[in-house]
Amino acid sequence: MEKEKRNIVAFAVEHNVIAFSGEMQPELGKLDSKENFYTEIPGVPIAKDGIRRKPHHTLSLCEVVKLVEGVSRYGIGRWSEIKRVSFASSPFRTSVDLKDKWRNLLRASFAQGPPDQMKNDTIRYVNDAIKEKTEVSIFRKESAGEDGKGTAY
DNA sequence: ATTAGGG
DNA sequence: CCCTAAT
Repeated sequence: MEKEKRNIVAFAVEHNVIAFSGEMQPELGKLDSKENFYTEIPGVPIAKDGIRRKPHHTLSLCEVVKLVEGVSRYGIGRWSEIKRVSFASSPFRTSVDLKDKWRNLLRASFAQGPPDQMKNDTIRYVNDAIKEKTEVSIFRKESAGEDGKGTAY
């Protein structure tokens, strides 16, 4: 499949670029030598090689829902597919972002302690989704047993 | 080109 | 988020 570009939807003015992600606010920034979009917002970390990192954007509950539903339909690990069908209009959300988010959701669901409300809602939603779908398609693609159910997460 | 997992 | 070994 074609490699994902984080700045596909962008409008360049001189050296400045306004990037649109579809579901997020437009961002003003520039492109580095590799044409990677970056902002100049103070506080945004800069990697060792001097290249700024993509600005962090927490997934909205709405996006988390899409992710969970995507996983329940295509299975864990099928991030490229989930990105293509559920995040087609979100240039900044890469398949790797989805993979990382899923990992964080799992960690959060296993963690204890009283997180903030937003976090609780997300965790609850994910746990319910997993509990509801785990018998059907939440399993590792490689570890599927003869029963076809595989190892549930 | 993708995925999985550590950084 | 990034980096990258292994597919």
